[in-house]
Amino acid sequence: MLIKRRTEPFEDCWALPGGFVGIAETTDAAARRELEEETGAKDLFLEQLYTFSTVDRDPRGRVISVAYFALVKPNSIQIRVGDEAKEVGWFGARDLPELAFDHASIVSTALQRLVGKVRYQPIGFELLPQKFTLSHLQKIYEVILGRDLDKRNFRRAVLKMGILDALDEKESGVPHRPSQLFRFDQAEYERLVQRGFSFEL
Amino acid sequence: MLIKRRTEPFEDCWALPGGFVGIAETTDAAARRELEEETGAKDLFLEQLYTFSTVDRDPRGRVISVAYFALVKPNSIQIRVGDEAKEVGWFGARDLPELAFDHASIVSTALQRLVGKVRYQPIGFELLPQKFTLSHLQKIYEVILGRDLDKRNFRRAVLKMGILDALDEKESGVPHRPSQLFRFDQAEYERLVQRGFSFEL
DNA sequence: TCAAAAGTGTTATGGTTACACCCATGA
DNA sequence: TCATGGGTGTAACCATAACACTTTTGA
Repeated sequence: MLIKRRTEPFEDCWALPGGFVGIAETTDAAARRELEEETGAKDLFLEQLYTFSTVDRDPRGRVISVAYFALVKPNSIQIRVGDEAKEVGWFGARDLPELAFDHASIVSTALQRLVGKVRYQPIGFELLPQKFTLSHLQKIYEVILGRDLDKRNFRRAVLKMGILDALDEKESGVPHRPSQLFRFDQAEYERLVQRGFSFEL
Repeated sequence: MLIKRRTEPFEDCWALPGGFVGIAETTDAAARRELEEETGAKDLFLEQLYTFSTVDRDPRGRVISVAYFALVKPNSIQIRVGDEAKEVGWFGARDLPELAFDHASIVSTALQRLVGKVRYQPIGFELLPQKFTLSHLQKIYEVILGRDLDKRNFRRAVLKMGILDALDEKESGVPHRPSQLFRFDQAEYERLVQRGFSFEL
């Protein structure tokens, strides 16, 4: 999700939402605040990505940025265009317009992190609604990893972990056999991790 | 490796080496510079760890720290006590004295990162001299992972990857059968990664 | 000759991969 | 009735884990 900048430098250029850290707030809090101010998005999964400190990355002077990435469940947020932005829009991470500052390199770092992480941490669920089908989940993995996965093997592998609850509910309104819905069981996942379980796909 | 602080706050307390970023240097450069100034250690493997921004973490005022961790090959550095420190010393990461600021939590983040990383990236070699035995390498893994590994299985696994060169050279001066020496083949590792190989132990 | 670590193969088990057909729904 | 994706089992292969003895050196 990018914003089109309303102010110089890089006016009218697409950029990541962001801004300055307050004297009495953590960078986590600042990231949340800026994201909400500029796009309306709130209550997201947010993780610190990396700190970018190239000396000339901002033409206004020396700026060091602590970058965060957010994962968004579809339909879970209400987007609104904040004061700083002319526009807010979604773009494919592998198909971006030209970005302000060094934001292209921030996005590419984020993508790498996501790819590196998705197989070892249950973050795929942060990109799905609470109730989802195994096909949706598989699709998330296929998009992030950039390759197709075998349906039967994928299902066997995720179900074996025992961190998904099958709900008494199916999809409806689809023009094909309706799919079983599942929920990610966070509490059970944490219990298993305590006992040495490690997520792996 | 810790330094004993010469100045307030936390005078005489053990702390991580560190200091302020120059207006025209990256945080990477600042980390290297401070490390060398305070301890003499240079030319190390250095990786950005995390940025710590709790509001009251420094009694002097608002300070945000971009933490780095270094991996040191034994005998590869010459330690010297810089102007800022009263003393420089090595400590077991799981057996530390009380630390200044929030440095204990920085160390614990670094340990977690190291444990999480060592199985998927060939960083164990950064903790060994250029020439090493497979037993040394195995010991590194056992210490970091906190459990014993099977000698035969470990050897088979690392040799199968094809990123170690057996040298025409053996240990000497040991009171037991001398061991074959190996070298990590960085170039070959990178070649393999290009072709989709992924390190895993 | 002793103590210490080096070095080496095999087997059983379990996990991974590849693969094809019938089912339930809405249009 | 058709198109669409949902759902399921097996067999071959490969990787992992467990395990014990001989070798070489310095003291």
